[in-house]
Amino acid sequence: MRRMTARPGNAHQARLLKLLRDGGPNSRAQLGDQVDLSRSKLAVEVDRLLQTRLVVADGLAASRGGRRSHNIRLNPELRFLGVDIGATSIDVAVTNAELETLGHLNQPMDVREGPVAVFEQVLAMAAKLRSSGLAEGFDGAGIGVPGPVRFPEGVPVAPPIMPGWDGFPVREALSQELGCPVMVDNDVNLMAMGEQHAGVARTVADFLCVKIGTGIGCGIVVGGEVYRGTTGSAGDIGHIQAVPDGRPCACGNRGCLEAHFSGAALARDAMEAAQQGLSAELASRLETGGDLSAVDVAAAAAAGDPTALELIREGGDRTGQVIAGLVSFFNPGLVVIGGGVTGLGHTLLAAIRTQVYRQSLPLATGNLPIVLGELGPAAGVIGAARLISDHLFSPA
Amino acid sequence: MRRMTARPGNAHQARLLKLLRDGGPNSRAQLGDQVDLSRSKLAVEVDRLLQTRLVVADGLAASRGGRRSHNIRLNPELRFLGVDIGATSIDVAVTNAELETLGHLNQPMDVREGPVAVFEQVLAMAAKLRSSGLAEGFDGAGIGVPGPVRFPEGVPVAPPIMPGWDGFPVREALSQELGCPVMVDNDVNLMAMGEQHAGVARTVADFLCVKIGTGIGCGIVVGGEVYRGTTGSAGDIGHIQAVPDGRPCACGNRGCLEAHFSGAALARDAMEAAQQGLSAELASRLETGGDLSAVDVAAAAAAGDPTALELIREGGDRTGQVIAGLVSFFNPGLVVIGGGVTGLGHTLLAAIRTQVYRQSLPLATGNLPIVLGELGPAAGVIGAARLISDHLFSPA
DNA sequence: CCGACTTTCTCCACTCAGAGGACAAAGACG
DNA sequence: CGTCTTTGTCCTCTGAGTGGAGAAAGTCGG
Repeated sequence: MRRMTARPGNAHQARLLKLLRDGGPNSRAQLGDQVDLSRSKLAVEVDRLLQTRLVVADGLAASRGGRRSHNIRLNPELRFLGVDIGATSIDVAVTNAELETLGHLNQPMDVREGPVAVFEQVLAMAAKLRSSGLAEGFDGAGIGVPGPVRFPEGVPVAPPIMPGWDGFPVREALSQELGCPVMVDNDVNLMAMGEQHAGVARTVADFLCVKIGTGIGCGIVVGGEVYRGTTGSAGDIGHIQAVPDGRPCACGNRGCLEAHFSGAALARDAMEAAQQGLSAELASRLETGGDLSAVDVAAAAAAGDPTALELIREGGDRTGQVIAGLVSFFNPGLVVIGGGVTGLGHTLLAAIRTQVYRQSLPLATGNLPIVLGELGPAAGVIGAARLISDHLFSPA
Repeated sequence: MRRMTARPGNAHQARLLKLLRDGGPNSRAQLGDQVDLSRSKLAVEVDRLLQTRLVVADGLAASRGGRRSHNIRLNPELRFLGVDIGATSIDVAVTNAELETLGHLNQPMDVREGPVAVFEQVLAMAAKLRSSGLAEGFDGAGIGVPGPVRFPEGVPVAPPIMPGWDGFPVREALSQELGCPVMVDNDVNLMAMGEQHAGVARTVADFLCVKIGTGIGCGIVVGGEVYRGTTGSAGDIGHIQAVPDGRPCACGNRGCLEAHFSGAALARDAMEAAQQGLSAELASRLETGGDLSAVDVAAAAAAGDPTALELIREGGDRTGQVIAGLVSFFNPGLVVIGGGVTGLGHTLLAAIRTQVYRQSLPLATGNLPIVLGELGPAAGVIGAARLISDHLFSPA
């Protein structure tokens, strides 16, 4: 089902749409206070927006001592689809035009099964959300994939952990299937956009968003805009050398950060520790579950297991050293830590903070918050919705 | 002597000024081809510019088969002053409005003597250039200093190698003395702007410019604009840890890149080698000169001295490792190596390239040139002139 | 219930940026 | 010398945007 959604005709309209998205319903007068246009010009642009499907006027607001104002708001029937494809699971959410999550599904899925299988799954999840009455159709969709993307075309390029996806026309294919505009980006960039839109980074122009999951990546925001680099691989910090002559990494080098600390590395280290009898706690979990994951390490740490705590602390140290270098280089106003491994919580954060504050210069760290993401697994899908909404709310 | 120079009245005029600066004299028709304005509108804006001192029309160009065109050009009498204050020397140059260098002076000076002594020197050098007939007065000046700068105010903040400068109102003081607008920036950023304007980075939007001199810094250009970070310390890579538990650094940590490779570190290592009798070449230079500097190492290396070559190679390895991390993170389209140490030439470059191409992922390095700067010591002063010209050629 | 005051929104006249076409100026060329 | 080409100027028209007058719709005190 294709829905024809208009795009704003000029920069003023785009500005107004974004104000309505981020600030909710507004009167014409309130909008006028924010856009520095005369009331007459504003009225013209609002009227044009009302003629599209994008914006509606419904009802009157309570009086504030004078004539009651009309409520101008984004069409409450608009629906965006946010999709976050991780290495081991898929998140799909439906939002309204104000990017409020109306429904959210999560299913395990190995991204290595390839784009066809994955998108079958994604479409099934989208259909489920739709049939539960949350949406009749979608006006746009944002997709995050765990690897570099040639952004203008929406095509993954040379993704290390999802080889079958190289060159697959994600944007085009999904646009066909869903019958709506689609934008594709790296999952880490979407997490950054999510935290920027609705999380801890709302007021910061330049920040880093480090996502530690199966792999490690970093979203870079410069002047409020995601920076993607020359070939779309900016933020790919998992293969920065953290330990000289360290562990061998899948990329062929030794000592990569990702080889020493990530969901996969942590599970491996925990297995080793359990098998060597270093931790009764981990060993017992190994018996019950058959396999250990980062979640088991988190649980063991929460139970006070010293081996698990040491694993986390060491990983945090490595990560912190790398981040310290990035902080010196980039001088961000905020560092956000997110991804699956955030379950490790304060132990991890403390280790990272210690390294950064110790190694980077005072001018760069003096006023630098290092915090966990606020949105957890929702950051990706909110970021995805934000991506497509930014696109649709820009002049055609 | 104060000269009143007008600023462009709108974005069109600013655009035209920059076209004339970067492209030289042009006819109205040629300008029209580049700015996507109607010829009538263009004529209006050009006329307004002609009414200011900024632009003049002189003479007619040769015919190209029809009516001869008027030459529109920036006023050839405009003069900018470019000042590059290094740790151990000062460069001052005069340029015309097209940023062509008309005269260039260099004098040794220790920046630690403080702002008053340094600016006395700078003003003397400027006066010398002026009295040699190159300029009657200056329409603007750009100043580079070897440390972080609070850019909007033009004030150094917490500069490690020039403690006496903290908070000194460079912009205001020099603006008073010179009687013209002044902009201040980090010397590394100016080098990047110089190479962008007239050097190897002319066509690249996102690149890094690593300057290895007394210290080490890195200019970051994002989308054609210098990125300065939240507190103005972006690019301060000298204190990224290059060697775990390595040499102690002035900053209090150990193993900083700058402690292992920089003009100062190289001189120190060469002294040690000479005193330990590891290199006859270096020892003989020690006798003649009394003290060794990076220049001696470069000369010894050129003469084939294995110890000197090894010092350079090792330093290049360290630097290359750090740059490899930055390349993974930032995914630039170009890396420029500059600064005093570039005298070490191909040995250094080869070591850096080896490390970067080996350690960073193919997607980031596949099409990544790593080259020496093209402008040498002129990069800083050209960048400084570019800085002030960008400022003056923007709408007031 | 009425008049004074507020706030919101609409309408209208005026200004100015900018486009586009006609045309004048000035040269090349056969 | 007439025709063609290129450059530059002039004039008219459109549409964006401003600012002010005033209508619409409310609150509040007497």
